[in-house]
Amino acid sequence: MRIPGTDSRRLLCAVREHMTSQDLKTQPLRPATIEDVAKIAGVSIATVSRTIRSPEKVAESTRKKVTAAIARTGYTANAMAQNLRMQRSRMVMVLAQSISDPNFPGILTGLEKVANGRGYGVLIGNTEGDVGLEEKYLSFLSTGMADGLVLLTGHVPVAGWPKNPEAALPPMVAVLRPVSPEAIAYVGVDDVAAAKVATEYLISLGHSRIAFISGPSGEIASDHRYRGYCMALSESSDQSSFWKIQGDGTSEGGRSAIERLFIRDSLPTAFVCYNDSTAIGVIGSLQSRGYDVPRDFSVIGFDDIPFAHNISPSLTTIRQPRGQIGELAMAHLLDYLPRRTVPAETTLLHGDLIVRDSCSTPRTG
Amino acid sequence: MRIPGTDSRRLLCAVREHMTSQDLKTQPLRPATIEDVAKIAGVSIATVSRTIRSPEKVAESTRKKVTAAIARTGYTANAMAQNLRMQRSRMVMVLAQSISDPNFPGILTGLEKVANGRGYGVLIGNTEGDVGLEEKYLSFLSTGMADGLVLLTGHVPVAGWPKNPEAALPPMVAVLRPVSPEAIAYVGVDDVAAAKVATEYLISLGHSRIAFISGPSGEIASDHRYRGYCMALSESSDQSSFWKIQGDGTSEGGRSAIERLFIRDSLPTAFVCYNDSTAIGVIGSLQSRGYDVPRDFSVIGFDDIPFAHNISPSLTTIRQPRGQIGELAMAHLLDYLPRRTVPAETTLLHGDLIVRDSCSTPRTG
DNA sequence: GGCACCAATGAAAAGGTTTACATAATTCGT
DNA sequence: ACGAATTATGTAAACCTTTTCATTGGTGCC
Repeated sequence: MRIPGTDSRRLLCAVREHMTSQDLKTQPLRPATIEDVAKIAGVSIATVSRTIRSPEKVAESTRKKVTAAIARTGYTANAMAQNLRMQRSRMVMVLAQSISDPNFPGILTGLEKVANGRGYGVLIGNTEGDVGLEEKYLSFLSTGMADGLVLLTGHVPVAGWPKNPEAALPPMVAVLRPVSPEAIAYVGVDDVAAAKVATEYLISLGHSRIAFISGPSGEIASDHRYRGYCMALSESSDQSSFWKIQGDGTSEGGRSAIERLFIRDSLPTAFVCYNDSTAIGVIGSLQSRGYDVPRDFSVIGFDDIPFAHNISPSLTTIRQPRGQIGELAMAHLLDYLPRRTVPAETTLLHGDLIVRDSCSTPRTG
Repeated sequence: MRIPGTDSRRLLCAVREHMTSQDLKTQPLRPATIEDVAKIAGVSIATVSRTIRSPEKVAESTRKKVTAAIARTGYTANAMAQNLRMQRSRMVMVLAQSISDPNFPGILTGLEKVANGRGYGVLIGNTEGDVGLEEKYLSFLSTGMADGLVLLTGHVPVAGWPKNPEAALPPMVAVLRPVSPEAIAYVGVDDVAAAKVATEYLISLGHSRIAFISGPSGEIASDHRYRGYCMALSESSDQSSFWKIQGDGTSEGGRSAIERLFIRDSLPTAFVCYNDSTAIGVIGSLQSRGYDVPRDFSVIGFDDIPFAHNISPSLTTIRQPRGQIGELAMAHLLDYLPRRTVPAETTLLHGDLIVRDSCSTPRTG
């Protein structure tokens, strides 16, 4: 096939430079460059670039020639070259403590959705709490492979922060777990208010001896939820006292919390759990001791993880609007990315109480 | 601070070109380039590059000067420039049908682990079955933003394939769901053998009327598991017939499969389910009909998702070695990435039978 | 002492874009 | 019909590396 008015290169959906029969086999067809397009369209590479990025600046006639040439070569701009030139990567790094966290998929879906909608890619980094890994992932930022950072780790991974001037921080937003110094943006559920609602629900059912089973110590979200629990209790007419049992955020932690509890003689009638995993462990432990939930004990969780409605009894819990959290966080980050710094706004979302079957009036109510 | 023997720039952890007091505030400190390092070390940029990439080629004395300069500037090579020059991105795209698939975190962890170990990043793409999104994500490949592809979608996302010459395919490997034409590499569990083991286990407990609840039609893994089920049944002495009930891979699908089944008069005594989610739905439905699992019916799942041991009865199932699958797949892909094409090997891993509490001898055994 | 060789370094090209600036061509007003 | 203003296009620099090739200076050998 000879194309009049151009050199005699053969074009399929990519361009081969020197057409020997050997090349046909070995050369893995070099992708077309802007120069190939320009040559075929009979214009300069600047015009090709303009045709793509600001078509209004190029004459109708040339525009047609160029688009035709692009179609024929199957040209797609080399992202590396673009990124180098434009000093950005259109890529956001998500640093997660654990990919297996049941909250993760929902959040990621939200993050991804808006990132993708704005032409950004999402790079994930699973740290498992390993600081070395964290630093490794951060190199994606310092090398320019990523423009911004979404933190699901609950702490700022920059060594030596907050000693250093905050100007050195990359654009980032925290999600799911609040970060201790509130100097960086955060999007999450209103833990205090939601835990309060959960506890009030138990009170409204007639419970007065309500225990809180915490998450791992140091987990800020756990403290917030405990605070909500305390507030609800304080505001109730019954003069009931706070009752905090240490858990660790896993179902095992919930189990062992119950084991330890049953050494004592006085028992609560209801449990507010730091999260659903804990609640599931609590329920399992109670059941294996021969108790019925919710007849003997009421249990309420937090998160509404996908399996909360699959256990029996199905779990009453607080729903985290995971998708929305992810979307808002990414939107916030992306909005401010061009400015290279994002304002430290805290956005708290409402967590709905999802009533299922794990709570009822207390037995000896 | 004045540094003798160099120009009088001030260096913190990045370099500022023109030091006016205004710049100090507005300029967001441009990261140091190789040129900055070279100037300070008093060598050419080539030498700096060599010091980093092939230290043995540069003299001890200069090496020390350069490393000192690097330390002082906090220089990190710009990944974009490197990638442009070296024609690769050190980035792998993972195309998933659904991030919320309970198998996803485990696989991703495996993928990530070896990718990260080899200096690669993992870019995730959540398609939700949307072909438009798929194509969008594929642009990461065609623009050179990613070097390779991991498919969790069960089909090749290249439009028009397999009509086109396979040379046009990017380097990729399928995982979790096999891809129909076996022309691309696949790493996964041996569905047939594992389902056979599961079924044989039920047979060994004394069951003879065993039903298979399938996944969505078209799901190759479901067909494979059904085949394993058939094989076990055929080989058993009892002349029992195959019994396939359509599910869709979700717990809802499992539920509705049971609903439909109970219209009939003859019932199986055990169920082999396409996956754990289905099994959980099946168990839930049986329980809400007042039956006891495993006393009245035995149910066996497939996958061993994290919650399989949290439901009651805890689920007997086949474990997918998710981490290992991810690791092997990524290793295979990365091994062949330089060659720009990966051999279409199929690697099948053994799936262990995890015996828990959802199966027992049949009631009227 | 001259020659070949080797080690260490530098100069410059290449990788593929975007875009400021310069230039050429067109239109318009007078 | 001529300069000004406008529009369309091209030239070349810049983005930051890596790497080939050439150059330099030094060493060992005859």
